[in-house]
Amino acid sequence: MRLSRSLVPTLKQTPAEAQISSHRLMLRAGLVRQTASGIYAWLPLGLRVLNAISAIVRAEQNAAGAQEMLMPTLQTADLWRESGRYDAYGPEMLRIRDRHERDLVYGPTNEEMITDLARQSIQSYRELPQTLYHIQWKFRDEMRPRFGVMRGREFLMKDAYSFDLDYAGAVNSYRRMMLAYMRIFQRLGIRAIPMLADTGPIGGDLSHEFIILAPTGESQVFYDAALEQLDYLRSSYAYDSPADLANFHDLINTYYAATEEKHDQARWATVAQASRREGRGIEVGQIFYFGQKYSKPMGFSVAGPGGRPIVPEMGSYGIGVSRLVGAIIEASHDDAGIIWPESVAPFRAALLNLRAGDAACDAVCEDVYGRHPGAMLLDDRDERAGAKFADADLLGLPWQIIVGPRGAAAGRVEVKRRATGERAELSVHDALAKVF
RNA sequence: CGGGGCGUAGCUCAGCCUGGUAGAGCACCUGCUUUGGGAGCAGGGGGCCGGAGGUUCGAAUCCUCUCGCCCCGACCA
Repeated sequence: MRLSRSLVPTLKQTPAEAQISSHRLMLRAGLVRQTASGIYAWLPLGLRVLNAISAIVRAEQNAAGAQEMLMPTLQTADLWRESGRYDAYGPEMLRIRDRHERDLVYGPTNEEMITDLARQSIQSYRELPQTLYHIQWKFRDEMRPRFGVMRGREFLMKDAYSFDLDYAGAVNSYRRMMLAYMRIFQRLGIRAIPMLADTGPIGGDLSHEFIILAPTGESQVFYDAALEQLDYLRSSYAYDSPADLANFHDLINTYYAATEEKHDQARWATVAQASRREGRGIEVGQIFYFGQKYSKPMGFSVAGPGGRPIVPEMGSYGIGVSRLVGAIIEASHDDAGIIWPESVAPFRAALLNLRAGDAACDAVCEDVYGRHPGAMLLDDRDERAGAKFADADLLGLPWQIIVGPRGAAAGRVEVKRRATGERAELSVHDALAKVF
Protein backbone atom coordinates (compact mmCIF):
# COMPACT_ATOMS: atom_id res chain seq x y z
CA MET A 1 0.00 0.00 0.00
CA ARG A 2 1.27 3.43 -0.89
CA LEU A 3 0.91 5.89 1.93
CA SER A 4 0.63 8.81 -0.48
CA ARG A 5 -2.67 7.40 -1.74
CA SER A 6 -4.05 5.96 1.47
CA LEU A 7 -6.31 7.16 4.23
CA VAL A 8 -3.97 6.90 7.17
CA PRO A 9 -4.66 10.13 9.06
CA THR A 10 -1.94 10.13 11.69
CA LEU A 11 -2.11 12.78 14.39
CA LYS A 12 0.78 14.58 15.96
CA GLN A 13 -1.32 15.70 18.89
CA THR A 14 -3.46 13.51 21.06
CA PRO A 15 -7.21 14.03 20.74
CA ALA A 16 -8.65 15.27 24.01
CA GLU A 17 -11.08 12.40 24.52
CA ALA A 18 -8.47 9.64 24.63
CA GLN A 19 -7.26 8.79 28.12
CA ILE A 20 -5.49 5.46 27.84
CA SER A 21 -2.51 4.65 25.67
CA SER A 22 -4.18 2.16 23.34
CA HIS A 23 -7.01 4.58 22.59
CA ARG A 24 -4.60 7.46 22.04
CA LEU A 25 -2.41 5.37 19.77
CA MET A 26 -5.32 3.98 17.78
CA LEU A 27 -6.48 7.52 17.05
CA ARG A 28 -3.00 8.90 16.44
CA ALA A 29 -2.03 6.03 14.14
CA GLY A 30 -5.20 6.50 12.10
CA LEU A 31 -6.66 3.07 12.88
CA VAL A 32 -10.11 4.20 13.97
CA ARG A 33 -12.30 7.25 14.37
CA GLN A 34 -15.15 7.53 16.80
CA THR A 35 -18.51 8.29 15.21
CA ALA A 36 -20.66 8.22 18.36
CA SER A 37 -20.08 7.34 21.99
CA GLY A 38 -18.64 3.82 22.03
CA ILE A 39 -19.03 3.39 18.27
CA TYR A 40 -16.06 3.39 15.93
CA ALA A 41 -15.31 3.43 12.24
CA TRP A 42 -12.37 1.24 11.29
CA LEU A 43 -10.06 2.96 8.81
CA PRO A 44 -7.96 0.94 6.36
CA LEU A 45 -5.07 0.19 8.69
CA GLY A 46 -7.32 -0.65 11.63
CA LEU A 47 -9.42 -2.95 9.51
CA ARG A 48 -6.32 -4.83 8.44
CA VAL A 49 -5.52 -5.54 12.08
CA LEU A 50 -9.10 -6.61 12.75
CA ASN A 51 -8.90 -8.93 9.77
CA ALA A 52 -5.54 -10.33 10.81
CA ILE A 53 -6.89 -11.18 14.26
CA SER A 54 -10.04 -12.66 12.73
CA ALA A 55 -7.96 -14.82 10.41
CA ILE A 56 -6.05 -16.36 13.31
CA VAL A 57 -9.22 -16.89 15.31
CA ARG A 58 -10.87 -18.48 12.28
CA ALA A 59 -7.94 -20.78 11.53
CA GLU A 60 -7.78 -22.06 15.10
CA GLN A 61 -11.54 -22.44 15.45
CA ASN A 62 -11.60 -24.46 12.27
CA ALA A 63 -8.66 -26.55 13.48
CA ALA A 64 -10.60 -27.30 16.66
CA GLY A 65 -13.49 -28.58 14.57
CA ALA A 66 -15.81 -25.60 14.83
CA GLN A 67 -17.79 -24.62 11.75
CA GLU A 68 -18.00 -21.04 10.62
CA MET A 69 -21.37 -19.52 9.81
CA LEU A 70 -22.85 -16.04 9.98
CA MET A 71 -25.90 -14.97 11.93
CA PRO A 72 -27.56 -11.58 11.54
CA THR A 73 -27.11 -8.63 13.87
CA LEU A 74 -30.86 -8.10 14.25
CA GLN A 75 -32.95 -10.68 16.04
CA THR A 76 -36.64 -10.91 16.74
CA ALA A 77 -37.62 -10.24 20.33
CA ASP A 78 -39.73 -13.42 20.29
CA LEU A 79 -36.63 -15.58 20.64
CA TRP A 80 -35.56 -13.63 23.67
CA ARG A 81 -39.01 -13.92 25.19
CA GLU A 82 -38.76 -17.69 24.79
CA SER A 83 -35.58 -17.89 26.79
CA GLY A 84 -36.80 -15.36 29.32
CA ARG A 85 -33.95 -12.99 28.64
CA TYR A 86 -36.00 -10.28 26.92
CA ASP A 87 -36.89 -8.97 30.35
CA ALA A 88 -33.85 -10.30 32.15
CA TYR A 89 -31.18 -8.71 30.00
CA GLY A 90 -32.00 -5.15 30.91
CA PRO A 91 -31.30 -1.85 29.21
CA GLU A 92 -27.93 -3.04 27.93
CA MET A 93 -29.81 -4.72 25.11
CA LEU A 94 -30.70 -2.34 22.30
CA ARG A 95 -34.36 -2.75 21.44
CA ILE A 96 -35.70 -1.64 18.10
CA ARG A 97 -39.16 -1.52 16.59
CA ASP A 98 -39.66 -1.95 12.86
CA ARG A 99 -42.31 -0.29 10.65
CA HIS A 100 -44.79 -3.04 11.45
CA GLU A 101 -44.33 -2.41 15.17
CA ARG A 102 -42.48 -5.69 15.61
CA ASP A 103 -39.94 -5.80 18.41
CA LEU A 104 -36.37 -6.51 17.42
CA VAL A 105 -33.10 -6.46 19.27
CA TYR A 106 -29.60 -5.73 18.01
CA GLY A 107 -27.93 -8.91 19.18
CA PRO A 108 -25.68 -8.62 22.22
CA THR A 109 -25.00 -12.36 21.90
CA ASN A 110 -26.54 -15.28 20.03
CA GLU A 111 -27.48 -18.16 22.31
CA GLU A 112 -31.18 -17.87 21.47
CA MET A 113 -30.67 -17.60 17.76
CA ILE A 114 -28.26 -20.51 17.48
CA THR A 115 -30.57 -22.64 19.60
CA ASP A 116 -33.47 -21.74 17.34
CA LEU A 117 -31.43 -22.66 14.26
CA ALA A 118 -30.31 -25.91 15.84
CA ARG A 119 -33.81 -27.00 16.83
CA GLN A 120 -35.01 -26.36 13.29
CA SER A 121 -32.22 -28.34 11.69
CA ILE A 122 -30.94 -30.99 14.05
CA GLN A 123 -33.27 -33.91 14.72
CA SER A 124 -31.14 -36.89 15.68
CA TYR A 125 -28.48 -37.75 18.24
CA ARG A 126 -26.44 -38.92 15.27
CA GLU A 127 -25.95 -35.30 14.23
CA LEU A 128 -24.29 -34.31 17.50
CA PRO A 129 -21.92 -33.12 18.77
CA GLN A 130 -21.50 -29.93 16.76
CA THR A 131 -19.84 -26.61 17.37
CA LEU A 132 -20.66 -23.54 15.30
CA TYR A 133 -19.26 -20.05 15.39
CA HIS A 134 -19.42 -16.73 13.69
CA ILE A 135 -17.56 -13.46 13.80
CA GLN A 136 -20.14 -10.73 13.91
CA TRP A 137 -20.79 -7.25 15.28
CA LYS A 138 -22.56 -7.06 18.58
CA PHE A 139 -24.16 -4.19 20.40
CA ARG A 140 -24.39 -3.76 24.14
CA ASP A 141 -25.65 -0.42 25.28
CA GLU A 142 -23.03 0.10 27.96
CA MET A 143 -23.93 2.66 30.53
CA ARG A 144 -20.55 4.18 30.16
CA PRO A 145 -18.47 3.38 27.10
CA ARG A 146 -14.79 4.20 27.56
CA PHE A 147 -11.24 3.21 26.78
CA GLY A 148 -11.81 3.39 23.02
CA VAL A 149 -12.54 0.02 21.44
CA MET A 150 -11.83 -1.78 24.70
CA ARG A 151 -15.25 -0.91 26.04
CA GLY A 152 -17.26 0.16 23.06
CA ARG A 153 -20.96 -0.35 22.60
CA GLU A 154 -20.59 -1.84 19.15
CA PHE A 155 -17.87 -4.46 18.98
CA LEU A 156 -16.73 -7.38 16.85
CA MET A 157 -16.94 -10.71 18.61
CA LYS A 158 -16.24 -14.29 17.73
CA ASP A 159 -18.86 -16.38 19.43
CA ALA A 160 -19.06 -20.16 19.24
CA TYR A 161 -21.75 -22.51 20.48
CA SER A 162 -21.42 -26.22 21.22
CA PHE A 163 -24.14 -28.86 21.35
CA ASP A 164 -23.48 -32.20 22.99
CA LEU A 165 -25.57 -35.18 24.03
CA ASP A 166 -24.41 -35.35 27.62
CA TYR A 167 -22.42 -33.62 30.31
CA ALA A 168 -19.19 -35.46 29.54
CA GLY A 169 -19.42 -34.47 25.91
CA ALA A 170 -20.14 -30.85 26.81
CA VAL A 171 -17.17 -30.67 29.13
CA ASN A 172 -15.02 -32.15 26.40
CA SER A 173 -16.23 -29.47 23.98
CA TYR A 174 -15.51 -26.86 26.62
CA ARG A 175 -11.95 -28.09 27.06
CA ARG A 176 -11.42 -28.26 23.33
CA MET A 177 -12.38 -24.61 23.01
CA MET A 178 -10.19 -23.71 25.92
CA LEU A 179 -7.20 -25.26 24.19
CA ALA A 180 -8.10 -23.48 20.95
CA TYR A 181 -8.25 -20.20 22.90
CA MET A 182 -4.81 -20.67 24.38
CA ARG A 183 -3.42 -21.33 20.92
CA ILE A 184 -5.20 -18.29 19.51
CA PHE A 185 -3.86 -15.93 22.16
CA GLN A 186 -0.38 -17.29 21.83
CA ARG A 187 -0.46 -16.76 18.08
CA LEU A 188 -1.71 -13.22 18.64
CA GLY A 189 1.45 -12.54 20.59
CA ILE A 190 -0.20 -12.04 23.96
CA ARG A 191 -0.28 -14.07 27.16
CA ALA A 192 -3.88 -14.46 28.19
CA ILE A 193 -4.39 -16.26 31.48
CA PRO A 194 -7.47 -18.47 31.95
CA MET A 195 -9.24 -17.75 35.21
CA LEU A 196 -12.26 -19.30 36.82
CA ALA A 197 -15.12 -16.85 36.43
CA ASP A 198 -18.67 -16.03 37.34
CA THR A 199 -21.14 -16.86 34.64
CA GLY A 200 -23.09 -13.59 34.61
CA PRO A 201 -26.16 -13.18 32.42
CA ILE A 202 -25.16 -16.04 30.10
CA GLY A 203 -25.81 -18.42 32.95
CA GLY A 204 -24.42 -21.83 33.71
CA ASP A 205 -21.98 -23.24 36.21
CA LEU A 206 -18.58 -23.52 34.56
CA SER A 207 -16.81 -20.56 33.08
CA HIS A 208 -13.34 -19.19 32.47
CA GLU A 209 -12.33 -15.73 31.43
CA PHE A 210 -9.10 -15.05 29.61
CA ILE A 211 -7.27 -12.08 30.93
CA ILE A 212 -4.14 -10.19 30.01
CA LEU A 213 -2.29 -7.88 32.34
CA ALA A 214 -2.44 -4.18 31.61
CA PRO A 215 -2.26 -1.22 33.95
CA THR A 216 -5.58 0.08 32.65
CA GLY A 217 -7.35 -3.23 33.30
CA GLU A 218 -10.74 -3.35 34.93
CA SER A 219 -10.21 -5.84 37.70
CA GLN A 220 -7.45 -7.03 39.97
CA VAL A 221 -6.10 -10.47 39.04
CA PHE A 222 -3.73 -12.95 40.65
CA TYR A 223 -1.94 -15.84 38.98
CA ASP A 224 1.04 -18.12 38.97
CA ALA A 225 3.73 -16.98 36.52
CA ALA A 226 4.11 -20.55 35.32
CA LEU A 227 0.93 -19.97 33.29
CA GLU A 228 2.84 -17.47 31.14
CA GLN A 229 5.38 -20.09 30.15
CA LEU A 230 3.12 -22.83 28.84
CA ASP A 231 3.57 -23.43 25.11
CA TYR A 232 0.28 -24.53 23.58
CA LEU A 233 1.40 -24.33 19.97
CA ARG A 234 4.14 -26.89 20.41
CA SER A 235 2.12 -29.08 22.73
CA SER A 236 0.88 -32.32 21.27
CA TYR A 237 -2.64 -32.27 22.69
CA ALA A 238 -5.02 -33.65 20.07
CA TYR A 239 -8.43 -32.07 19.75
CA ASP A 240 -10.07 -35.42 19.09
CA SER A 241 -8.64 -37.05 22.19
CA PRO A 242 -10.75 -36.53 25.32
CA ALA A 243 -7.84 -37.82 27.39
CA ASP A 244 -5.51 -35.19 25.95
CA LEU A 245 -8.04 -32.47 26.57
CA ALA A 246 -8.50 -33.63 30.14
CA ASN A 247 -4.74 -33.58 30.65
CA PHE A 248 -4.58 -30.11 29.23
CA HIS A 249 -7.36 -28.95 31.53
CA ASP A 250 -5.66 -30.55 34.52
CA LEU A 251 -2.41 -28.83 33.64
CA ILE A 252 -4.10 -25.42 33.59
CA ASN A 253 -5.85 -26.15 36.86
CA THR A 254 -2.54 -27.04 38.49
CA TYR A 255 -1.67 -23.37 38.67
CA TYR A 256 -3.40 -20.69 40.65
CA ALA A 257 -5.26 -17.97 38.77
CA ALA A 258 -8.19 -15.87 39.95
CA THR A 259 -9.89 -12.54 39.61
CA GLU A 260 -10.51 -10.58 42.78
CA GLU A 261 -14.09 -11.88 43.04
CA LYS A 262 -12.82 -15.45 43.22
CA HIS A 263 -9.52 -14.74 44.93
CA ASP A 264 -8.55 -17.19 47.68
CA GLN A 265 -5.88 -15.86 50.04
CA ALA A 266 -5.14 -19.29 51.46
CA ARG A 267 -4.36 -20.82 48.09
CA TRP A 268 -2.49 -17.72 46.97
CA ALA A 269 -0.21 -18.11 49.95
CA THR A 270 0.90 -21.49 48.65
CA VAL A 271 2.21 -19.97 45.41
CA ALA A 272 5.95 -19.28 45.57
CA GLN A 273 6.63 -15.60 46.15
CA ALA A 274 8.70 -15.27 42.99
CA SER A 275 5.95 -16.80 40.87
CA ARG A 276 3.15 -14.50 42.00
CA ARG A 277 1.79 -12.20 39.37
CA GLU A 278 -0.71 -9.60 40.45
CA GLY A 279 -2.12 -6.60 38.64
CA ARG A 280 -4.93 -5.15 36.64
CA GLY A 281 -6.39 -7.40 33.97
CA ILE A 282 -8.32 -6.92 30.75
CA GLU A 283 -10.71 -9.66 29.72
CA VAL A 284 -10.30 -10.69 26.09
CA GLY A 285 -12.47 -13.79 26.08
CA GLN A 286 -14.82 -15.89 28.15
CA ILE A 287 -16.18 -19.41 27.82
CA PHE A 288 -19.24 -20.95 29.43
CA TYR A 289 -20.76 -24.35 29.96
CA PHE A 290 -24.43 -23.84 30.72
CA GLY A 291 -26.07 -27.20 30.11
CA GLN A 292 -29.71 -27.00 29.07
CA LYS A 293 -30.27 -23.38 30.02
CA TYR A 294 -31.43 -22.53 26.49
CA SER A 295 -32.13 -25.88 24.89
CA LYS A 296 -34.72 -26.77 27.51
CA PRO A 297 -36.91 -23.64 27.60
CA MET A 298 -36.66 -23.30 23.84
CA GLY A 299 -37.72 -26.87 23.25
CA PHE A 300 -34.63 -28.15 21.49
CA SER A 301 -34.36 -31.90 21.68
CA VAL A 302 -33.08 -34.64 19.40
CA ALA A 303 -34.17 -38.22 19.08
CA GLY A 304 -31.93 -40.53 21.10
CA PRO A 305 -30.87 -44.06 20.13
CA GLY A 306 -34.02 -45.55 21.63
CA GLY A 307 -36.25 -42.87 20.17
CA ARG A 308 -36.58 -40.94 23.42
CA PRO A 309 -35.78 -37.22 23.22
CA ILE A 310 -32.47 -35.90 24.50
CA VAL A 311 -32.11 -32.23 25.41
CA PRO A 312 -28.62 -31.18 24.30
CA GLU A 313 -26.01 -29.71 26.62
CA MET A 314 -24.63 -26.42 25.43
CA GLY A 315 -21.73 -24.11 25.88
CA SER A 316 -20.75 -20.75 24.41
CA TYR A 317 -17.36 -19.27 23.76
CA GLY A 318 -16.57 -15.62 23.08
CA ILE A 319 -13.53 -13.67 21.99
CA GLY A 320 -13.64 -9.89 21.77
CA VAL A 321 -11.97 -9.38 18.42
CA SER A 322 -12.19 -5.59 18.33
CA ARG A 323 -11.31 -5.35 22.00
CA LEU A 324 -8.18 -7.38 21.27
CA VAL A 325 -6.89 -4.64 19.01
CA GLY A 326 -6.86 -2.28 21.97
CA ALA A 327 -5.67 -4.95 24.38
CA ILE A 328 -2.72 -5.90 22.18
CA ILE A 329 -1.69 -2.26 21.96
CA GLU A 330 -2.03 -1.86 25.72
CA ALA A 331 0.35 -4.76 26.09
CA SER A 332 2.73 -3.73 23.33
CA HIS A 333 3.70 -0.11 22.82
CA ASP A 334 6.28 2.45 23.85
CA ASP A 335 6.53 6.23 23.96
CA ALA A 336 6.93 6.45 20.20
CA GLY A 337 3.94 4.35 19.27
CA ILE A 338 2.53 0.89 18.69
CA ILE A 339 4.71 -2.24 18.50
CA TRP A 340 2.65 -4.80 16.59
CA PRO A 341 3.24 -8.50 17.08
CA GLU A 342 4.12 -9.85 13.64
CA SER A 343 1.01 -12.00 13.48
CA VAL A 344 -1.44 -9.11 13.61
CA ALA A 345 0.53 -6.20 12.11
CA PRO A 346 -1.37 -4.44 9.32
CA PHE A 347 1.77 -4.81 7.21
CA ARG A 348 4.98 -6.64 7.82
CA ALA A 349 7.20 -3.72 6.95
CA ALA A 350 7.25 0.00 6.39
CA LEU A 351 9.36 1.06 3.43
CA LEU A 352 10.58 4.59 3.99
CA ASN A 353 11.64 6.63 1.02
CA LEU A 354 13.54 9.34 2.84
CA ARG A 355 13.77 11.47 -0.25
CA ALA A 356 10.89 10.91 -2.58
CA GLY A 357 11.87 12.36 -5.94
CA ASP A 358 15.51 11.38 -5.68
CA ALA A 359 16.19 9.04 -8.60
CA ALA A 360 18.24 6.52 -6.65
CA CYS A 361 15.86 6.43 -3.66
CA ASP A 362 12.82 6.09 -5.90
CA ALA A 363 14.42 3.30 -7.91
CA VAL A 364 15.42 1.27 -4.85
CA CYS A 365 12.01 1.76 -3.24
CA GLU A 366 10.09 0.70 -6.33
CA ASP A 367 12.32 -2.34 -6.68
CA VAL A 368 11.87 -3.40 -3.06
CA TYR A 369 8.16 -2.55 -3.00
CA GLY A 370 7.51 -4.50 -6.17
CA ARG A 371 8.69 -7.70 -4.55
CA HIS A 372 6.18 -7.70 -1.67
CA PRO A 373 3.57 -5.06 -2.46
CA GLY A 374 0.95 -6.72 -0.29
CA ALA A 375 3.15 -6.87 2.77
CA MET A 376 4.64 -3.40 2.75
CA LEU A 377 3.47 0.09 3.47
CA LEU A 378 5.49 2.36 1.19
CA ASP A 379 5.95 5.83 2.61
CA ASP A 380 6.27 7.69 -0.67
CA ARG A 381 4.84 10.93 0.69
CA ASP A 382 6.56 14.22 0.07
CA GLU A 383 7.54 14.53 3.72
CA ARG A 384 10.79 15.09 5.50
CA ALA A 385 12.73 12.18 6.90
CA GLY A 386 11.89 13.06 10.48
CA ALA A 387 8.16 12.95 9.84
CA LYS A 388 8.49 9.55 8.18
CA PHE A 389 10.53 8.11 11.03
CA ALA A 390 8.04 9.41 13.56
CA ASP A 391 5.04 8.02 11.68
CA ALA A 392 6.74 4.68 11.11
CA ASP A 393 7.40 4.30 14.82
CA LEU A 394 3.85 5.41 15.58
CA LEU A 395 2.31 2.88 13.17
CA GLY A 396 4.48 0.20 14.71
CA LEU A 397 4.98 -2.21 11.81
CA PRO A 398 7.49 -4.89 12.88
CA TRP A 399 10.13 -3.86 10.36
CA GLN A 400 11.27 -0.62 8.76
CA ILE A 401 13.24 -0.63 5.56
CA ILE A 402 14.82 2.78 5.30
CA VAL A 403 15.96 4.02 1.92
CA GLY A 404 17.99 7.22 2.03
CA PRO A 405 20.25 9.07 -0.37
CA ARG A 406 23.31 7.97 1.59
CA GLY A 407 22.92 4.32 0.77
CA ALA A 408 20.52 4.15 -2.15
CA ALA A 409 23.10 5.05 -4.78
CA ALA A 410 25.17 2.09 -3.60
CA GLY A 411 22.16 -0.19 -3.39
CA ARG A 412 22.22 -0.28 0.39
CA VAL A 413 19.33 0.22 2.78
CA GLU A 414 18.86 0.22 6.52
CA VAL A 415 16.67 -2.31 8.27
CA LYS A 416 15.23 -1.43 11.65
CA ARG A 417 13.35 -3.76 13.96
CA ARG A 418 10.61 -1.77 15.64
CA ALA A 419 10.43 -3.86 18.80
CA THR A 420 14.11 -3.56 19.70
CA GLY A 421 15.28 -0.53 17.74
CA GLU A 422 18.08 -2.70 16.39
CA ARG A 423 19.35 -1.49 12.99
CA ALA A 424 21.58 -2.86 10.26
CA GLU A 425 22.74 -1.44 6.96
CA LEU A 426 22.41 -4.12 4.31
CA SER A 427 22.23 -4.72 0.61
CA VAL A 428 18.73 -4.81 -0.81
CA HIS A 429 19.00 -8.56 -1.16
CA ASP A 430 20.10 -9.13 2.43
CA ALA A 431 17.52 -6.70 3.74
CA LEU A 432 14.70 -8.57 2.04
CA ALA A 433 16.10 -11.86 3.29
CA LYS A 434 16.12 -10.51 6.83
CA VAL A 435 12.61 -9.11 6.77
CA PHE A 436 10.78 -11.77 4.75
C1' C B 1 -28.11 5.82 36.52
C1' G B 2 -25.67 9.40 40.41
C1' G B 3 -21.67 13.12 40.52
C1' G B 4 -18.33 16.46 37.75
C1' G B 5 -16.43 18.76 33.25
C1' C B 6 -16.23 20.29 28.15
C1' G B 7 -18.46 21.79 23.11
C1' U B 8 -14.75 28.09 19.27
C1' A B 9 -10.77 25.97 12.09
C1' G B 10 -8.84 19.01 10.58
C1' C B 11 -5.95 18.63 15.83
C1' U B 12 -4.49 21.07 20.64
C1' C B 13 -6.42 25.27 22.79
C1' A B 14 -6.95 30.95 24.04
C1' G B 15 -10.95 34.53 24.04
C1' C B 16 -16.27 34.24 27.94
C1' C B 17 -15.64 36.53 34.33
C1' U B 18 -16.10 42.55 32.75
C1' G B 19 -21.06 41.98 25.68
C1' G B 20 -18.53 45.98 20.83
C1' U B 21 -15.69 43.57 13.40
C1' A B 22 -13.33 35.48 15.60
C1' G B 23 -7.63 34.32 17.45
C1' A B 24 -2.75 31.30 18.22
C1' G B 25 0.25 26.87 17.40
C1' C B 26 0.19 22.56 14.53
C1' A B 27 -2.16 20.70 10.00
C1' C B 28 -3.71 22.29 4.79
C1' C B 29 -2.64 25.23 -0.22
C1' U B 30 1.27 28.24 -3.36
C1' G B 31 6.39 29.71 -4.05
C1' C B 32 11.56 29.67 -2.75
C1' U B 33 15.36 27.58 0.22
C1' U B 34 16.14 23.06 2.72
C1' U B 35 16.34 17.45 3.19
C1' G B 36 18.70 10.66 7.98
C1' G B 37 14.51 11.84 13.68
C1' G B 38 8.00 15.83 13.22
C1' A B 39 12.58 22.37 8.72
C1' G B 40 12.90 27.99 7.49
C1' C B 41 10.98 32.32 5.07
C1' A B 42 7.00 34.66 2.37
C1' G B 43 2.05 34.49 0.86
C1' G B 44 -2.91 32.10 1.20
C1' G B 45 -7.52 29.26 2.27
C1' G B 46 -10.61 27.51 6.01
C1' G B 47 -15.56 29.11 11.41
C1' C B 48 -23.69 29.58 11.54
C1' C B 49 -18.18 29.90 18.22
C1' G B 50 -22.97 22.31 19.04
C1' G B 51 -28.43 23.72 18.32
C1' A B 52 -32.99 26.59 19.60
C1' G B 53 -35.18 30.43 22.15
C1' G B 54 -34.50 34.93 25.12
C1' U B 55 -32.16 39.74 27.17
C1' U B 56 -29.69 43.85 24.52
C1' C B 57 -28.67 49.10 19.89
C1' G B 58 -25.25 44.88 19.68
C1' A B 59 -24.18 37.96 22.10
C1' A B 60 -18.77 33.12 21.24
C1' U B 61 -19.37 36.06 25.83
C1' C B 62 -25.33 37.02 29.89
C1' C B 63 -30.15 33.85 30.78
C1' U B 64 -33.35 29.40 29.62
C1' C B 65 -33.98 24.92 27.20
C1' U B 66 -31.89 21.13 24.34
C1' C B 67 -28.25 17.85 21.87
C1' G B 68 -23.43 15.76 21.91
C1' C B 69 -18.81 14.25 24.04
C1' C B 70 -15.37 13.25 28.16
C1' C B 71 -14.05 11.99 33.30
C1' C B 72 -15.18 9.58 38.43
C1' G B 73 -18.48 5.88 40.62
C1' A B 74 -22.00 1.44 40.50
C1' C B 75 -22.41 -2.31 35.95
C1' C B 76 -19.92 -4.91 31.87
C1' A B 77 -17.30 -9.50 25.63
